[in-house]
Amino acid sequence: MNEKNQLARPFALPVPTIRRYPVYLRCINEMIAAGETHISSAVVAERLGLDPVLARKDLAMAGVPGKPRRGYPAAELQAAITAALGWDDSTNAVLVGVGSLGNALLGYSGFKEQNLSIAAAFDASPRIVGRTMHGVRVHPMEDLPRLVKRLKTRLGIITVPNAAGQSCADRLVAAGIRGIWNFTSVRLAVPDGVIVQNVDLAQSLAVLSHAISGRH
Amino acid sequence: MNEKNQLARPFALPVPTIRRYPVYLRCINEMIAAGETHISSAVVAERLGLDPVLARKDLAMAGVPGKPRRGYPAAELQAAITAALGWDDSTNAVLVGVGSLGNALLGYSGFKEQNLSIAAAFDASPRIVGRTMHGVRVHPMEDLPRLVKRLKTRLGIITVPNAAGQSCADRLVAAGIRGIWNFTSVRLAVPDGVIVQNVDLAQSLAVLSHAISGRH
DNA sequence: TAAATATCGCTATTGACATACCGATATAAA
DNA sequence: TTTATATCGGTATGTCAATAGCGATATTTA
Repeated sequence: MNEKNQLARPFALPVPTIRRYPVYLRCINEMIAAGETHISSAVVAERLGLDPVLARKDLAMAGVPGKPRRGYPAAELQAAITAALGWDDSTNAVLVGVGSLGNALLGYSGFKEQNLSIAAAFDASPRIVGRTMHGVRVHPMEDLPRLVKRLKTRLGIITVPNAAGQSCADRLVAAGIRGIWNFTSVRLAVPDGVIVQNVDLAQSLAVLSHAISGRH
Repeated sequence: MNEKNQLARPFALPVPTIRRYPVYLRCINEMIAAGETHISSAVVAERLGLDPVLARKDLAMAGVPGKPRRGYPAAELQAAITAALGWDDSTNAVLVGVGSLGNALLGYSGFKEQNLSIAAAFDASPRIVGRTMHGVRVHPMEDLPRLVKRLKTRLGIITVPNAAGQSCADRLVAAGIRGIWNFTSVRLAVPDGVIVQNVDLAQSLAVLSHAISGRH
Protein backbone atom coordinates (compact mmCIF):
# COMPACT_ATOMS: atom_id res chain seq x y z
CA MET A 1 0.00 0.00 0.00
CA ASN A 2 2.75 2.39 0.88
CA GLU A 3 5.00 1.35 -1.97
CA LYS A 4 2.32 2.00 -4.56
CA ASN A 5 2.29 5.65 -3.60
CA GLN A 6 5.95 6.03 -4.30
CA LEU A 7 6.23 4.16 -7.56
CA ALA A 8 3.19 5.00 -9.61
CA ARG A 9 0.27 7.20 -8.70
CA PRO A 10 -2.83 5.43 -9.96
CA PHE A 11 -5.11 8.25 -8.82
CA ALA A 12 -5.23 11.72 -10.27
CA LEU A 13 -4.44 14.77 -8.20
CA PRO A 14 -7.49 16.86 -7.28
CA VAL A 15 -7.67 20.10 -9.22
CA PRO A 16 -7.85 22.22 -6.03
CA THR A 17 -4.61 20.62 -4.90
CA ILE A 18 -2.95 21.41 -8.21
CA ARG A 19 -4.12 25.00 -7.91
CA ARG A 20 -2.48 25.26 -4.51
CA TYR A 21 0.80 23.70 -5.61
CA PRO A 22 2.29 26.94 -6.99
CA VAL A 23 1.71 28.55 -3.61
CA TYR A 24 3.41 25.69 -1.79
CA LEU A 25 6.22 25.71 -4.30
CA ARG A 26 6.98 29.36 -3.73
CA CYS A 27 7.02 28.80 0.02
CA ILE A 28 9.29 25.76 -0.34
CA ASN A 29 11.67 27.70 -2.56
CA GLU A 30 11.94 30.41 0.07
CA MET A 31 12.62 27.87 2.79
CA ILE A 32 15.29 26.15 0.71
CA ALA A 33 16.86 29.52 0.00
CA ALA A 34 16.89 30.06 3.78
CA GLY A 35 18.91 26.89 4.18
CA GLU A 36 16.22 24.42 5.23
CA THR A 37 16.81 20.79 4.25
CA HIS A 38 13.46 19.48 5.47
CA ILE A 39 9.94 20.88 5.00
CA SER A 40 7.35 20.37 7.70
CA SER A 41 3.75 20.57 6.57
CA ALA A 42 2.87 22.36 9.81
CA VAL A 43 5.41 25.12 9.13
CA VAL A 44 4.22 25.53 5.56
CA ALA A 45 0.62 25.74 6.71
CA GLU A 46 1.41 28.41 9.26
CA ARG A 47 3.43 30.51 6.82
CA LEU A 48 0.65 30.36 4.24
CA GLY A 49 -2.22 30.71 6.67
CA LEU A 50 -3.73 27.39 5.63
CA ASP A 51 -5.25 24.58 7.64
CA PRO A 52 -2.42 22.27 8.76
CA VAL A 53 -4.36 19.17 7.76
CA LEU A 54 -4.97 20.50 4.28
CA ALA A 55 -1.31 21.31 3.75
CA ARG A 56 -0.31 17.88 5.03
CA LYS A 57 -2.65 16.12 2.61
CA ASP A 58 -1.57 18.26 -0.32
CA LEU A 59 2.13 17.71 0.31
CA ALA A 60 1.57 13.99 0.88
CA MET A 61 -0.02 13.71 -2.57
CA ALA A 62 3.26 14.71 -4.19
CA GLY A 63 4.36 11.14 -3.49
CA VAL A 64 7.54 11.92 -1.58
CA PRO A 65 7.80 9.98 1.69
CA GLY A 66 8.21 12.23 4.70
CA LYS A 67 9.76 11.43 8.04
CA PRO A 68 8.06 12.02 11.39
CA ARG A 69 9.51 14.88 13.39
CA ARG A 70 11.57 16.08 10.41
CA GLY A 71 9.17 16.69 7.55
CA TYR A 72 9.67 16.10 3.85
CA PRO A 73 13.12 16.21 2.22
CA ALA A 74 13.20 19.71 0.75
CA ALA A 75 14.89 19.09 -2.57
CA GLU A 76 12.86 15.99 -3.40
CA LEU A 77 9.58 17.66 -2.48
CA GLN A 78 10.45 20.66 -4.59
CA ALA A 79 11.30 18.44 -7.56
CA ALA A 80 8.15 16.34 -7.18
CA ILE A 81 5.81 19.32 -7.08
CA THR A 82 7.61 21.00 -9.96
CA ALA A 83 7.25 17.82 -11.97
CA ALA A 84 3.59 17.41 -11.05
CA LEU A 85 2.96 20.88 -12.39
CA GLY A 86 4.85 20.14 -15.57
CA TRP A 87 7.22 22.99 -14.82
CA ASP A 88 10.39 20.92 -14.97
CA ASP A 89 10.48 20.94 -18.76
CA SER A 90 10.42 24.23 -20.56
CA THR A 91 7.17 24.90 -22.40
CA ASN A 92 6.76 26.88 -25.57
CA ALA A 93 3.58 28.85 -25.98
CA VAL A 94 2.07 31.05 -28.64
CA LEU A 95 -0.01 34.12 -27.95
CA VAL A 96 -2.85 35.28 -30.17
CA GLY A 97 -4.01 38.88 -29.92
CA VAL A 98 -1.46 41.55 -29.09
CA GLY A 99 -3.73 44.15 -27.54
CA SER A 100 -3.08 45.78 -24.21
CA LEU A 101 -3.55 42.55 -22.27
CA GLY A 102 -1.56 40.44 -24.72
CA ASN A 103 1.21 42.99 -24.64
CA ALA A 104 1.23 42.88 -20.85
CA LEU A 105 1.58 39.10 -20.86
CA LEU A 106 4.44 39.32 -23.36
CA GLY A 107 6.22 41.65 -20.98
CA TYR A 108 5.43 39.65 -17.86
CA SER A 109 8.67 38.32 -16.43
CA GLY A 110 7.08 35.96 -13.91
CA PHE A 111 6.70 33.11 -16.38
CA LYS A 112 10.37 32.21 -16.06
CA GLU A 113 9.53 30.55 -12.77
CA GLN A 114 7.18 28.20 -14.60
CA ASN A 115 9.67 27.52 -17.40
CA LEU A 116 7.16 29.04 -19.79
CA SER A 117 8.29 31.10 -22.72
CA ILE A 118 6.12 32.74 -25.33
CA ALA A 119 7.85 31.81 -28.54
CA ALA A 120 5.64 33.66 -31.01
CA ALA A 121 2.74 36.08 -31.12
CA PHE A 122 0.01 36.53 -33.71
CA ASP A 123 -2.38 39.33 -34.57
CA ALA A 124 -4.91 40.07 -37.26
CA SER A 125 -4.06 43.75 -37.54
CA PRO A 126 -1.47 44.60 -40.21
CA ARG A 127 -0.46 47.59 -38.12
CA ILE A 128 1.01 45.30 -35.47
CA VAL A 129 2.24 42.40 -37.59
CA GLY A 130 5.96 42.52 -38.15
CA ARG A 131 6.74 44.44 -35.01
CA THR A 132 8.66 42.99 -32.10
CA MET A 133 7.09 43.42 -28.67
CA HIS A 134 9.14 42.63 -25.58
CA GLY A 135 11.47 40.58 -27.74
CA VAL A 136 8.70 38.52 -29.34
CA ARG A 137 7.96 38.80 -33.04
CA VAL A 138 4.34 39.38 -34.07
CA HIS A 139 3.30 37.21 -37.02
CA PRO A 140 0.22 37.29 -39.26
CA MET A 141 -2.53 34.81 -38.45
CA GLU A 142 -1.85 32.88 -41.65
CA ASP A 143 1.49 31.73 -40.28
CA LEU A 144 -0.06 30.21 -37.15
CA PRO A 145 -0.39 26.57 -38.26
CA ARG A 146 3.11 26.44 -39.70
CA LEU A 147 4.80 28.07 -36.69
CA VAL A 148 2.88 26.05 -34.12
CA LYS A 149 4.01 22.85 -35.78
CA ARG A 150 7.60 24.02 -36.19
CA LEU A 151 7.90 25.12 -32.56
CA LYS A 152 6.09 21.99 -31.35
CA THR A 153 3.85 24.21 -29.27
CA ARG A 154 1.22 22.58 -27.08
CA LEU A 155 -0.07 25.70 -25.34
CA GLY A 156 -1.94 28.63 -26.84
CA ILE A 157 -2.83 31.91 -25.13
CA ILE A 158 -5.88 33.80 -26.41
CA THR A 159 -6.03 37.53 -25.67
CA VAL A 160 -8.25 38.72 -28.48
CA PRO A 161 -11.60 40.57 -28.24
CA ASN A 162 -14.54 38.35 -27.28
CA ALA A 163 -15.98 38.24 -30.77
CA ALA A 164 -12.82 36.64 -32.19
CA GLY A 165 -12.29 34.17 -29.34
CA GLN A 166 -13.94 31.08 -30.79
CA SER A 167 -12.39 31.38 -34.23
CA CYS A 168 -8.95 31.75 -32.65
CA ALA A 169 -9.57 28.64 -30.58
CA ASP A 170 -10.58 26.75 -33.70
CA ARG A 171 -7.38 27.77 -35.48
CA LEU A 172 -5.25 26.77 -32.52
CA VAL A 173 -6.96 23.40 -32.19
CA ALA A 174 -6.59 22.77 -35.91
CA ALA A 175 -2.89 23.54 -35.60
CA GLY A 176 -2.53 20.83 -32.95
CA ILE A 177 -2.62 22.80 -29.71
CA ARG A 178 -3.47 20.72 -26.62
CA GLY A 179 -4.13 23.44 -24.05
CA ILE A 180 -5.69 26.89 -24.29
CA TRP A 181 -5.28 29.71 -21.80
CA ASN A 182 -8.39 31.76 -22.49
CA PHE A 183 -8.45 35.40 -21.43
CA THR A 184 -11.68 36.23 -23.24
CA SER A 185 -15.11 36.06 -21.66
CA VAL A 186 -16.55 33.55 -24.09
CA ARG A 187 -16.90 29.88 -23.24
CA LEU A 188 -14.81 28.16 -25.88
CA ALA A 189 -16.11 25.03 -27.55
CA VAL A 190 -13.22 22.61 -28.12
CA PRO A 191 -13.01 18.91 -28.91
CA ASP A 192 -12.27 16.36 -26.20
CA GLY A 193 -8.63 16.14 -25.28
CA VAL A 194 -8.07 19.88 -25.50
CA ILE A 195 -7.92 21.60 -22.12
CA VAL A 196 -9.22 25.12 -21.66
CA GLN A 197 -8.37 27.25 -18.65
CA ASN A 198 -10.38 30.45 -18.39
CA VAL A 199 -9.11 33.64 -16.81
CA ASP A 200 -12.32 35.63 -16.89
CA LEU A 201 -11.84 38.93 -15.13
CA ALA A 202 -15.60 39.50 -15.09
CA GLN A 203 -16.17 36.30 -13.12
CA SER A 204 -13.55 37.22 -10.60
CA LEU A 205 -14.89 40.74 -10.25
CA ALA A 206 -18.40 39.36 -9.80
CA VAL A 207 -17.59 37.74 -6.46
CA LEU A 208 -15.93 40.92 -5.25
CA SER A 209 -18.58 43.39 -6.26
CA HIS A 210 -21.36 41.15 -5.00
CA ALA A 211 -19.69 40.97 -1.62
CA ILE A 212 -18.89 44.67 -1.21
CA SER A 213 -22.27 45.77 -2.48
CA GLY A 214 -23.53 44.42 0.82
CA ARG A 215 -26.81 42.97 -0.39
CA HIS A 216 -27.04 39.47 0.94
CA MET B 1 -42.82 30.27 0.68
CA ASN B 2 -42.88 31.76 -2.75
CA GLU B 3 -43.29 35.30 -1.49
CA LYS B 4 -40.21 35.07 0.67
CA ASN B 5 -38.12 34.50 -2.39
CA GLN B 6 -39.26 37.72 -3.93
CA LEU B 7 -39.08 40.02 -0.94
CA ALA B 8 -35.99 39.11 0.99
CA ARG B 9 -33.54 36.36 0.24
CA PRO B 10 -32.61 34.80 3.58
CA PHE B 11 -30.05 32.51 2.00
CA ALA B 12 -26.83 33.59 0.34
CA LEU B 13 -26.16 32.86 -3.29
CA PRO B 14 -23.56 30.12 -3.83
CA VAL B 15 -20.25 31.50 -4.99
CA PRO B 16 -20.18 29.26 -8.09
CA THR B 17 -23.53 30.70 -9.08
CA ILE B 18 -22.23 34.25 -8.68
CA ARG B 19 -19.24 33.36 -10.81
CA ARG B 20 -21.55 32.16 -13.58
CA TYR B 21 -23.80 35.20 -13.44
CA PRO B 22 -21.64 37.38 -15.71
CA VAL B 23 -21.83 34.67 -18.35
CA TYR B 24 -25.61 34.47 -18.11
CA LEU B 25 -25.84 38.25 -18.11
CA ARG B 26 -23.94 38.56 -21.35
CA CYS B 27 -26.18 35.95 -22.94
CA ILE B 28 -29.33 37.68 -21.67
CA ASN B 29 -28.12 41.02 -22.99
CA GLU B 30 -27.61 39.49 -26.41
CA MET B 31 -31.08 37.95 -26.39
CA ILE B 32 -32.67 41.24 -25.32
CA ALA B 33 -30.79 43.02 -28.08
CA ALA B 34 -32.23 40.44 -30.45
CA GLY B 35 -35.72 41.42 -29.37
CA GLU B 36 -36.57 38.66 -26.92
CA THR B 37 -38.95 39.58 -24.11
CA HIS B 38 -38.72 36.29 -22.24
CA ILE B 39 -35.68 34.20 -21.34
CA SER B 40 -35.99 30.43 -21.19
CA SER B 41 -33.43 28.65 -19.07
CA ALA B 42 -33.27 25.87 -21.63
CA VAL B 43 -32.32 28.29 -24.41
CA VAL B 44 -29.69 29.95 -22.25
CA ALA B 45 -28.23 26.57 -21.32
CA GLU B 46 -27.97 25.50 -24.92
CA ARG B 47 -26.36 28.75 -26.05
CA LEU B 48 -23.79 28.56 -23.30
CA GLY B 49 -23.22 24.82 -23.47
CA LEU B 50 -24.28 24.30 -19.86
CA ASP B 51 -26.44 21.67 -18.20
CA PRO B 52 -30.09 22.82 -18.53
CA VAL B 53 -30.81 21.99 -14.90
CA LEU B 54 -27.85 24.03 -13.70
CA ALA B 55 -28.93 27.05 -15.70
CA ARG B 56 -32.49 26.73 -14.42
CA LYS B 57 -31.36 26.65 -10.82
CA ASP B 58 -29.00 29.56 -11.27
CA LEU B 59 -31.59 31.74 -12.95
CA ALA B 60 -34.20 30.78 -10.35
CA MET B 61 -31.92 32.04 -7.58
CA ALA B 62 -32.14 35.55 -8.96
CA GLY B 63 -35.57 35.68 -7.34
CA VAL B 64 -37.58 36.63 -10.40
CA PRO B 65 -40.68 34.43 -10.88
CA GLY B 66 -40.74 32.75 -14.26
CA LYS B 67 -43.69 31.49 -16.19
CA PRO B 68 -44.00 27.97 -17.59
CA ARG B 69 -43.72 27.74 -21.33
CA ARG B 70 -42.50 31.34 -21.57
CA GLY B 71 -39.47 31.66 -19.36
CA TYR B 72 -38.36 34.58 -17.22
CA PRO B 73 -39.29 38.17 -18.06
CA ALA B 74 -36.17 39.41 -19.79
CA ALA B 75 -35.87 42.91 -18.39
CA GLU B 76 -36.59 41.90 -14.81
CA LEU B 77 -34.18 38.99 -14.93
CA GLN B 78 -31.48 41.24 -16.36
CA ALA B 79 -32.07 43.81 -13.63
CA ALA B 80 -32.09 41.21 -10.86
CA ILE B 81 -28.81 39.60 -11.91
CA THR B 82 -27.17 42.97 -12.44
CA ALA B 83 -28.25 43.99 -8.96
CA ALA B 84 -27.09 40.72 -7.41
CA LEU B 85 -23.66 41.36 -8.89
CA GLY B 86 -23.63 44.92 -7.58
CA TRP B 87 -23.21 46.19 -11.12
CA ASP B 88 -26.25 48.47 -11.08
CA ASP B 89 -24.46 51.20 -9.16
CA SER B 90 -21.24 52.57 -10.54
CA THR B 91 -18.19 51.57 -8.52
CA ASN B 92 -15.04 53.59 -8.08
CA ALA B 93 -11.80 51.67 -7.76
CA VAL B 94 -8.18 52.59 -7.24
CA LEU B 95 -5.28 50.73 -8.79
CA VAL B 96 -1.90 50.31 -7.11
CA GLY B 97 1.12 49.45 -9.24
CA VAL B 98 1.27 50.80 -12.77
CA GLY B 99 3.52 48.19 -14.35
CA SER B 100 2.73 46.36 -17.54
CA LEU B 101 -0.24 44.55 -16.04
CA GLY B 102 -1.57 47.62 -14.22
CA ASN B 103 -1.27 49.61 -17.38
CA ALA B 104 -3.20 46.96 -19.29
CA LEU B 105 -6.02 47.08 -16.77
CA LEU B 106 -6.14 50.88 -16.98
CA GLY B 107 -6.57 50.56 -20.72
CA TYR B 108 -9.09 47.73 -20.55
CA SER B 109 -12.40 48.98 -21.90
CA GLY B 110 -14.45 46.00 -20.78
CA PHE B 111 -15.06 47.34 -17.28
CA LYS B 112 -17.78 49.68 -18.53
CA GLU B 113 -20.10 46.69 -18.66
CA GLN B 114 -19.64 46.23 -14.93
CA ASN B 115 -20.07 49.93 -14.16
CA LEU B 116 -16.53 49.90 -12.81
CA SER B 117 -14.25 52.84 -13.30
CA ILE B 118 -10.70 53.19 -12.08
CA ALA B 119 -10.68 56.64 -10.56
CA ALA B 120 -7.04 56.88 -9.55
CA ALA B 121 -3.77 55.00 -9.84
CA PHE B 122 -0.78 54.90 -7.52
CA ASP B 123 2.84 53.91 -7.93
CA ALA B 124 5.98 54.04 -5.86
CA SER B 125 8.27 54.98 -8.73
CA PRO B 126 8.83 58.73 -9.18
CA ARG B 127 9.40 58.08 -12.87
CA ILE B 128 5.72 57.17 -13.31
CA VAL B 129 4.08 59.41 -10.73
CA GLY B 130 2.51 62.47 -12.30
CA ARG B 131 1.94 60.88 -15.67
CA THR B 132 -1.51 60.15 -17.05
CA MET B 133 -2.05 56.63 -18.38
CA HIS B 134 -5.19 55.91 -20.41
CA GLY B 135 -6.78 58.98 -18.93
CA VAL B 136 -6.01 58.07 -15.33
CA ARG B 137 -3.62 60.15 -13.27
CA VAL B 138 -0.84 58.31 -11.40
CA HIS B 139 -0.39 59.57 -7.84
CA PRO B 140 2.36 58.97 -5.28
CA MET B 141 1.66 56.35 -2.61
CA GLU B 142 1.48 59.00 0.09
CA ASP B 143 -1.73 60.38 -1.40
CA LEU B 144 -3.50 57.01 -1.21
CA PRO B 145 -5.37 57.43 2.11
CA ARG B 146 -6.58 60.91 1.28
CA LEU B 147 -7.77 60.08 -2.23
CA VAL B 148 -9.46 56.81 -1.23
CA LYS B 149 -11.48 58.65 1.38
CA ARG B 150 -12.33 61.53 -0.94
CA LEU B 151 -13.46 59.24 -3.75
CA LYS B 152 -15.32 56.98 -1.30
CA THR B 153 -13.59 54.01 -2.88
CA ARG B 154 -14.43 50.54 -1.62
CA LEU B 155 -12.44 48.52 -4.13
CA GLY B 156 -8.66 48.36 -4.55
CA ILE B 157 -6.72 46.66 -7.34
CA ILE B 158 -3.20 45.46 -6.57
CA THR B 159 -0.86 44.98 -9.54
CA VAL B 160 2.50 45.43 -7.84
CA PRO B 161 5.42 42.94 -7.69
CA ASN B 162 4.92 40.11 -5.22
CA ALA B 163 7.28 41.54 -2.65
CA ALA B 164 5.21 44.69 -2.26
CA GLY B 165 1.83 43.00 -2.25
CA GLN B 166 1.20 42.72 1.49
CA SER B 167 2.28 46.26 2.33
CA CYS B 168 0.00 47.60 -0.40
CA ALA B 169 -2.88 45.59 1.02
CA ASP B 170 -2.17 46.99 4.47
CA ARG B 171 -2.26 50.55 3.15
CA LEU B 172 -5.51 49.94 1.30
CA VAL B 173 -7.13 48.36 4.33
CA ALA B 174 -5.97 51.22 6.54
CA ALA B 175 -7.51 53.66 4.07
CA GLY B 176 -10.89 51.94 4.44
CA ILE B 177 -11.03 49.68 1.41
CA ARG B 178 -13.53 46.82 1.68
CA GLY B 179 -12.53 44.64 -1.26
CA ILE B 180 -9.19 43.84 -2.85
CA TRP B 181 -8.62 42.49 -6.34
CA ASN B 182 -5.24 40.85 -5.96
CA PHE B 183 -3.16 40.20 -9.07
CA THR B 184 -0.01 39.22 -7.17
CA SER B 185 0.87 35.66 -6.23
CA VAL B 186 1.03 36.25 -2.50
CA ARG B 187 -1.79 35.27 -0.17
CA LEU B 188 -2.79 38.54 1.41
CA ALA B 189 -3.53 38.68 5.14
CA VAL B 190 -6.43 41.02 5.76
CA PRO B 191 -8.78 41.59 8.71
CA ASP B 192 -12.27 40.12 8.77
CA GLY B 193 -14.75 42.04 6.69
CA VAL B 194 -12.31 42.73 3.89
CA ILE B 195 -12.82 40.53 0.85
CA VAL B 196 -9.88 39.42 -1.27
CA GLN B 197 -10.28 37.98 -4.74
CA ASN B 198 -7.12 36.51 -6.19
CA VAL B 199 -6.30 36.42 -9.89
CA ASP B 200 -3.19 34.28 -9.69
CA LEU B 201 -1.93 33.52 -13.16
CA ALA B 202 0.40 30.88 -11.75
CA GLN B 203 -2.52 28.94 -10.25
CA SER B 204 -4.42 29.03 -13.49
CA LEU B 205 -1.40 28.00 -15.50
CA ALA B 206 -0.78 25.16 -13.06
CA VAL B 207 -3.92 23.29 -14.06
CA LEU B 208 -3.10 23.74 -17.74
CA SER B 209 0.52 22.69 -17.65
CA HIS B 210 -0.23 19.74 -15.40
CA ALA B 211 -2.83 18.53 -17.85
CA ILE B 212 -0.82 18.95 -21.04
CA SER B 213 2.35 17.52 -19.52
CA GLY B 214 0.49 14.23 -19.67
CA ARG B 215 1.70 12.72 -16.42
CA HIS B 216 -1.33 11.52 -14.56
C1' DT C 1 18.48 2.55 27.06
C1' DA C 2 13.86 4.19 27.66
C1' DA C 3 10.26 7.58 27.69
C1' DA C 4 8.24 11.71 25.64
C1' DT C 5 6.80 14.18 21.66
C1' DA C 6 6.10 15.98 17.19
C1' DT C 7 4.95 14.75 12.65
C1' DC C 8 3.38 11.73 9.10
C1' DG C 9 -0.38 8.85 6.99
C1' DC C 10 -4.71 6.66 6.97
C1' DT C 11 -9.89 6.44 7.66
C1' DA C 12 -14.33 8.54 8.71
C1' DT C 13 -17.42 12.36 8.85
C1' DT C 14 -19.24 16.60 7.29
C1' DG C 15 -20.76 19.93 3.99
C1' DA C 16 -21.49 22.01 -0.43
C1' DC C 17 -22.34 21.89 -5.07
C1' DA C 18 -23.96 19.38 -9.18
C1' DT C 19 -27.13 16.20 -10.99
C1' DA C 20 -31.44 13.61 -11.38
C1' DC C 21 -36.24 13.18 -10.74
C1' DC C 22 -41.04 14.55 -10.31
C1' DG C 23 -45.04 17.43 -9.62
C1' DA C 24 -47.35 22.00 -10.76
C1' DT C 25 -48.90 25.21 -14.11
C1' DA C 26 -49.52 28.27 -17.83
C1' DT C 27 -49.64 28.37 -22.76
C1' DA C 28 -50.90 26.59 -27.19
C1' DA C 29 -53.27 23.64 -30.23
C1' DA C 30 -57.17 20.69 -31.43
C1' DT D 1 -63.56 23.78 -24.14
C1' DT D 2 -60.34 20.24 -23.68
C1' DT D 3 -56.02 18.08 -24.22
C1' DA D 4 -51.11 18.12 -24.94
C1' DT D 5 -46.72 19.99 -23.85
C1' DA D 6 -42.96 22.77 -22.46
C1' DT D 7 -41.06 25.08 -18.68
C1' DC D 8 -40.72 26.36 -13.92
C1' DG D 9 -40.17 24.96 -8.83
C1' DG D 10 -39.02 21.91 -5.24
C1' DT D 11 -37.08 17.50 -3.34
C1' DA D 12 -33.77 13.76 -3.30
C1' DT D 13 -29.49 11.62 -4.46
C1' DG D 14 -24.55 11.41 -5.66
C1' DT D 15 -19.93 13.08 -5.74
C1' DC D 16 -15.93 15.57 -4.40
C1' DA D 17 -13.20 18.25 -1.46
C1' DA D 18 -12.43 20.00 3.34
C1' DT D 19 -12.22 18.80 8.04
C1' DA D 20 -11.65 15.86 12.09
C1' DG D 21 -9.75 12.11 14.62
C1' DC D 22 -6.51 8.45 15.56
C1' DG D 23 -2.73 5.28 15.20
C1' DA D 24 2.23 4.62 13.65
C1' DT D 25 6.90 5.99 13.86
C1' DA D 26 11.22 8.31 14.03
C1' DT D 27 13.74 11.64 16.61
C1' DT D 28 15.04 13.76 20.71
C1' DT D 29 16.08 13.98 25.50
C1' DA D 30 16.69 12.31 30.08
